[in-house]
Amino acid sequence: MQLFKNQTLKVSNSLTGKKEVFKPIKEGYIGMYVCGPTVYSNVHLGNCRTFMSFDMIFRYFRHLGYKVRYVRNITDAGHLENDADDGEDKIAKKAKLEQLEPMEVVQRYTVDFHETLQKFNFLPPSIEPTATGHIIEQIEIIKEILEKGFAYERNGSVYFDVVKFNETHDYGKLSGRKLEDMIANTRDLAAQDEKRNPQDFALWKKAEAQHIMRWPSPWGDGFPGWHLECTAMSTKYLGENFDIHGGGMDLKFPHHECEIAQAEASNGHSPVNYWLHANMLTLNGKKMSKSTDNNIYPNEIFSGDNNILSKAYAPSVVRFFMLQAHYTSILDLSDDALLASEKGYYRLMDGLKSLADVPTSPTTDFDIKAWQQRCYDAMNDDFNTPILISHLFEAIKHINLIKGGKESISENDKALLQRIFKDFVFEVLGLENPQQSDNNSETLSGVVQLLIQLRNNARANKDFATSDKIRDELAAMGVQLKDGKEGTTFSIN
RNA sequence: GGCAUCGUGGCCGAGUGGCUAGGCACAGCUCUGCAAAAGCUUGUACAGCGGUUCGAAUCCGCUCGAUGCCUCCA
Repeated sequence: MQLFKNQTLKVSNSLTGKKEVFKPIKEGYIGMYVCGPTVYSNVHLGNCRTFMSFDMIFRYFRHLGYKVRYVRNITDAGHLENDADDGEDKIAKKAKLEQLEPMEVVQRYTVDFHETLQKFNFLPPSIEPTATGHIIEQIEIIKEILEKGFAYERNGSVYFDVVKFNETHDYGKLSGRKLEDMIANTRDLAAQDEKRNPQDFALWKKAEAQHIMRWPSPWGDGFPGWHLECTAMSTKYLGENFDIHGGGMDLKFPHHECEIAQAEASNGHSPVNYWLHANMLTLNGKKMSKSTDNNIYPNEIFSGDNNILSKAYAPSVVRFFMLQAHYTSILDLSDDALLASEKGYYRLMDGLKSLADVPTSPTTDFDIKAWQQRCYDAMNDDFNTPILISHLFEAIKHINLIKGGKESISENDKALLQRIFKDFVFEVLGLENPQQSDNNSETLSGVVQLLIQLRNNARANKDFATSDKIRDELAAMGVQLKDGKEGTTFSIN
């Protein structure tokens, strides 16, 4: 099904600052690269929001019938800690701290990353390359940039010459900065550097004797610079020019700006047609960040073991919460917001569940085709999941009216509605049906049905003490009974 | 200091010139043995000031406030 032929999708392109009609380089195919995590600690919730945004985008492209090659890297070589640390990288630093081999650190946190993403029901990317697996490619790119004259070597390190590059190219076009402004506003710390200009960035860094992670190169033993791995891996798997590059807003400058510069300097091509940036998740109004301790880990939310939230929340609830905001907006995490999302999420799931048992009629009081197109329109407008969700709730309302006998739906339309719901709720939004994940659901369901029968018998005999006992004790166990026109149903929270 | 983004009703959060976003909470009603669930109805909004316009939450200017980037971070 090549749905994309009938749908016009618009995306917010950071490169132009505009919402543009999306047109892939090759019809029917999409190449997408997203900057992945640095695996030197557990993945925090802010990271998850970015990857969730692109998981949703990946899912929608697939739903539209595109063949997508989605590349998301693992940064296992570490970036430079900061200038003051003089070349010690994050992975190596953590390794010393914990008395582990660097690759042991990498392994531990890569596993954590995958486990967490699986709980959130993320689809795996098509390729998940590692920085350390692409040292040769990175060295090749450095050679090309040196040949073109946009880099220089100093004492075993290689730096990108931003000023020279800017003479013939536009350094700052993605982030809206001008090199002159950057130079004028540079806080000149200690002018200790080997760099010609403070704006220059490292392509290759010489490894000091104590540095553990090191590779041989034409410039001596060292390790690759901060921005090079993404250029190497995106070029290798998606080509010199590809459709979409995504990442968190905080990577726009300098990381993505430098990627553009590296690609243009080495092969002359602007690497990416559409730059997509997901916005930050904040906690207490501030950006979540590992370095400032203003963060919460996914497992702390799932277990309720934290000082911020009043209770535990399921991964699906957190996913639903995040998708209720647009991916380009800042979203603030709070207990009130999660509680509201949790209720809404169960309302959506309950409504969806009751659709299966709804009675049918010869006619339908609700234009399902028009509603379906409104759902597509929402997604086509820069993946507007909050609007899509509002449409889903509109349909839930109709379902509840049908259930209550106030509206009707035909057999065919019911099947159609079920299919569309399945498409958007499970396939596109990637939500999970809480009932399906329960292994003992059949047994449990039978037991509850039996209790419902006993309660109804008691009610018929006006033995309300017994009926209320059954209802209240079940409620205390998290099983809620709902008396409707068609009999009593239940849901488990 | 520079660049950028944002400020929507009790809370979260869509919406870029005129038409009900949605969820949660609150109130009333219907239903119910009573509740819950569901449905119906209602309310309080667009930070402030000024401008453009027949008309602005939406465009422009200023003020105030918040956030992000400018140094590793999604």
